[in-house]
Amino acid sequence: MGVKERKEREKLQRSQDILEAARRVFESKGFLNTTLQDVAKEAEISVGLIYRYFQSKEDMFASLALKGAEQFDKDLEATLKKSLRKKSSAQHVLINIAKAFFDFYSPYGEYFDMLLYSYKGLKQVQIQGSTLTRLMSVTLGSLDKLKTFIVDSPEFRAKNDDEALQVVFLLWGILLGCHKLFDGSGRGHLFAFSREDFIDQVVQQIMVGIAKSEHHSQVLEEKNSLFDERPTL
Amino acid sequence: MGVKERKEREKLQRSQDILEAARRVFESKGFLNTTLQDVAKEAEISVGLIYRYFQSKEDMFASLALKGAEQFDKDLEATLKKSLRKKSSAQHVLINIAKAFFDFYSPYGEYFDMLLYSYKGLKQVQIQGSTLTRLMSVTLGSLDKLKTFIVDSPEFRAKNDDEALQVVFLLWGILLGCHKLFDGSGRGHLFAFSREDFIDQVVQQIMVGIAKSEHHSQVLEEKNSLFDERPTL
DNA sequence: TTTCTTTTTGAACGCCGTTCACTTATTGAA
DNA sequence: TTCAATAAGTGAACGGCGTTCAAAAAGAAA
Repeated sequence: MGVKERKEREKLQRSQDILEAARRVFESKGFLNTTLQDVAKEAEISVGLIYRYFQSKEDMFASLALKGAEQFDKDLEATLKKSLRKKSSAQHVLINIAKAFFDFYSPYGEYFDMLLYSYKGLKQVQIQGSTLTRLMSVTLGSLDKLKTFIVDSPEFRAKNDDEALQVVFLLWGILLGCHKLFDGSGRGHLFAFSREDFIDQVVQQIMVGIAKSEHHSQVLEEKNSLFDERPTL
Repeated sequence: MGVKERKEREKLQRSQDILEAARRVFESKGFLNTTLQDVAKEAEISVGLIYRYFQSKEDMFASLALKGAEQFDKDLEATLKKSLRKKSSAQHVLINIAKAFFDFYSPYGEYFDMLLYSYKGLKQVQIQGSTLTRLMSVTLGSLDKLKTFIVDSPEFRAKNDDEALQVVFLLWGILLGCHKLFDGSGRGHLFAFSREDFIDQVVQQIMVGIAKSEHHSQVLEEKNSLFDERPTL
């Protein structure tokens, strides 16, 4: 029964091909400006066939968002592991996480924004339930990793899980907002500072806010160019 | 020539009526789910007439966003004036500003998000240029007021205009992200904390981040329920 | 080859933002 | 009051797009 398995593999491959084609078009034209004709042409198939693999246009970007979230989660885990080995300062780690977040959010942010919308009923989203469930669980997993990091790092004021979770939400919100502000306004052209400087500043200020006071001076002394090189994808 | 003036007033009134109708429908169904038929029915006019007053569906929400921004700017100014009279602590003021921001962003956030999108070319927006220009200038005005507040308050570390502006962007981004996180995930149902607690916590942590160290202990001592009552609109 | 199943197609459908030919109302002058 | 001229208002028609579907093509099993 090798035929059935081969067909299944092919089906998965085709699904991935369509998704990649969609990603390319979405990225160049934006989600709302992209027609399924565009996607079909890019994927070299007919429009109708798309619907054998995805329930709707929105289902496609939900799948993309899931892929993005999984990638970020992997990045996050790698960053945290590395920092544990190298005993980096919490500030150093946060900066690298922020950078990973920006990297991740730039291509996939649109999908996440639209998913946030979907909760508020912006569009009756017809997305495969499992996709949303998995997306949620991956995201919660990332948040949990961050929480553990906060709890385990001696620099932070947060004393317990609850307080750490609050800090995580704070961090997440900050990253979300700062990225939106930075990227939304024409990739920082509104600002005088570069992306790296901006991240650096943000993290430094936040660190003072959430670190124990005995670490404040240390935080304020650490300067720019703390970035680890991260593998380009 | 009283006729011309009356007509102009009527025209403006009709334009406002349509806008209010649109706002009601947008708020209950979301922007993308709202059809112009819906708006027309709510405003008790025909679809075609809408186009005598607005260039497009998107032009309508740009106008709404402008109204929202102007309201926030007024609120901000009132809050700052009041705090000057009462010599409130910077933390106290920031909390009230954050609350005003949340109040403002809840109904109008969708429009702002979509406008941010428009910069990234999500949709070829056809909006009256003047609306966008005014929106931008009102927003920059608010940011400038915040900057002045930062510079004038002795509690902050920021020494000059440039540093203060950076803090303002930080604050703005934080408010943006935290609101999106809080409101986007079902109005905070994801969190254990209430909106007020969340704002309070966020501001407190941020304050530590941007205040001079000699004010840290004071910041950490100030507790919840710092909110001024604000007039309900 | 033949039959059955799966994959693939693209024309057709319905919805919606937008336009336009047309009707109705309003105005100022005769 | 009547009459052109202009403005306000209507809703059917248009074009584009997401989605569906009947039918064709391809592939598997016999």
